[in-house]
Amino acid sequence: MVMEVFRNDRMENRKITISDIAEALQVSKTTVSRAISGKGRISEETRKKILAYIEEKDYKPNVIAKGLAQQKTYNIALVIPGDCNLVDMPFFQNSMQGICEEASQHDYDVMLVTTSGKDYSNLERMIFNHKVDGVILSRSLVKDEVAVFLKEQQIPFILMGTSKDEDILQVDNNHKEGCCELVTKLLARGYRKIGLVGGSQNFVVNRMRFEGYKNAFHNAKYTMEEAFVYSNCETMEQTEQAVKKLLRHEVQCIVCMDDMICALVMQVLAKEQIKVPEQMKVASFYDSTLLMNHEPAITSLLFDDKALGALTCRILLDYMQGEEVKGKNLMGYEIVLRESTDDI
Amino acid sequence: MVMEVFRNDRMENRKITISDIAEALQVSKTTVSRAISGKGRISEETRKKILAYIEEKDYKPNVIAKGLAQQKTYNIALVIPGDCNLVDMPFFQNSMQGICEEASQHDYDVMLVTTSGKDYSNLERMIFNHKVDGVILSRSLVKDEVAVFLKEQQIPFILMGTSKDEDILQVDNNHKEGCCELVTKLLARGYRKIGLVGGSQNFVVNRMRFEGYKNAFHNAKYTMEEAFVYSNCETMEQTEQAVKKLLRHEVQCIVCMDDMICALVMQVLAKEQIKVPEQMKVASFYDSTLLMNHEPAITSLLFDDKALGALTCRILLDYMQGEEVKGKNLMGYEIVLRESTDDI
DNA sequence: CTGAAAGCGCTTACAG
DNA sequence: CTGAAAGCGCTTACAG
Repeated sequence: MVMEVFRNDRMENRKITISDIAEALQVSKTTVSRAISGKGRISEETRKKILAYIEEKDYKPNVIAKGLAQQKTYNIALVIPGDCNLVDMPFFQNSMQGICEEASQHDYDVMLVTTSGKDYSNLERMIFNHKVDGVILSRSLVKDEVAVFLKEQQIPFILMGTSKDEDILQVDNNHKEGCCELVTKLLARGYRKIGLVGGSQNFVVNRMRFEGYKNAFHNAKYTMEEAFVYSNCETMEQTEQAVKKLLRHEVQCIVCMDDMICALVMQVLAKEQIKVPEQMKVASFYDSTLLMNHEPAITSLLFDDKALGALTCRILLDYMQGEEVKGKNLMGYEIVLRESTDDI
Repeated sequence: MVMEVFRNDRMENRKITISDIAEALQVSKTTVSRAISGKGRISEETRKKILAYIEEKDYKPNVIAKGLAQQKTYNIALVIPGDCNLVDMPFFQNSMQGICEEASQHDYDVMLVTTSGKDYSNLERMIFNHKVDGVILSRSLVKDEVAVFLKEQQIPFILMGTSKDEDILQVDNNHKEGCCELVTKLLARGYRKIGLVGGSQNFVVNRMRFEGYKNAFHNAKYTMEEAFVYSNCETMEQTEQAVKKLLRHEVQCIVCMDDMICALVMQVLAKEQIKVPEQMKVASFYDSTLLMNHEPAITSLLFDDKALGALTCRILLDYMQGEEVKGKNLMGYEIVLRESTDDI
């Protein structure tokens, strides 16, 4: 048996350059450059001639060289935590696409950086190597150290998420308001005993969600029952405990901070033989593919993560250009009522 | 209320260059360059002097400029389908990390490209713009068009996945063998009626898994029952139909092609009041976080996706250097027996 | 409106 | 062992 082996014999597929064009057309490189960039005076005639030639030869400028001359890289870094969990993944996937597409449209490219734990050495390397003009930090990466480092380096950066640090440019889904409105709707339906099951308050996003929950009660002038709130459910056991306690409290509805938790809650309810929505209403604060095929369908909040990514990218780019941008930006949401909260 | 506004006043935080070093040390740029790269003759003394100065001033070479001079970019592209589904996400996340870390170690960086559907224009742009030296295609992106394009462009690329095209450099988890071994183990326990529930055969990875299943029967000299194989389950309904039919056939065990499907299968079984493992054994061909918290724990195949990413990256890099590399590379796996296949 | 020249920050024959 | 010079592919004052 022959072992198939590959070797790369790079046959100098030489690319055409600005000099080639200049020579072919008997003009200077300067002129060619001007025709391409549109900057500086140039006669309509020569401009057309050059552009036509470029079109014909399918010439593409070398962005790297352009960048070097302009002291830019036309790259931004996207920092993603290597240790994020499953719930976050649809979020990352969708926002990533938004970021890439937006960047592309502005002739920028996205460099991927993963961090592991507190170690952001790969980001350091990338910045020290002068490979990016700006950085997008993604949520749950609100570790101050990275932000501090970035400030020190004086490199423009933005957080796709929420931070208390007002110095940090940020854009996020409006979790607080969304959660508030969802709970308000549930209260309006007459449910007063609404349990909340969520993950660690160490994540800013969870804190926002909790705030929304609280505000709903506050706005409606109902008192929120502390005993109905469980915000440390990461494992199956913890969730099971929380749900059982809520059942003892005879809550009418359980609101889950995200889809992962919601899936766990649904498992517990199934085990306990509690029917949704007949005996218990359930809603989630985040709508992802995770619950897509669930039966019954789950009422939840829908965010447009792709648009979030695109906006984040655009704001960073604007900022890098020296434009004025708002420090704190929030994106809308949609409340999707489904079977799990139906009145029977 | 004041609207917080940001503006980027880039205060020329000028970086130190090779010329600065040369001037400070009264040597030529050439010499500095040699001290850094280690190429070319240079006296131990001057080398040390330069390196010490570099250390002291914390100088980092501009990789972009270096690349321009060497006709390289020190970047590789990672192509990720914008429309991949949930099952694939742990895979992407983990392999991404492996790729980034490996690249980093070789002073390369990873540019992120998303495709949407058949549209790979962002990849085109990146390549035309001369921004990468090589490309990693990720599985489910086996669309021939992209590979054809890449071949045309004569740019080195590798597929993290499996393709029938023998011209394509590829590395993948050994799904076929893993699945075969898992099923063989089940057969050895005496289960003869083993159902298979899986996704579309349009995905190469699913085809590999099916092959493994077939081989297990073949090796054991049992005949495989066509009626026990359902390979078009994407939705809840399809899965439900498949499971019900398998129940009618009185299979003893259900093997699922991936975790998403397995989760659906478990839901159906729960609904039908079938207890696992008492009344039915269940196993999955892919072990991801999706099933992490499931009760009972599910027997499955464990792959090291991070290592897969790292290997893929390394092979591509080797290939780009002109080294000989194997055309087809397979990674090992581990079979994790859990409660869901326990004998009672 | 156009071009020669210097420059971005590095590398690399070539000569000494 | 070391350096002057040309070059990577572009941009951009400056001069005309």
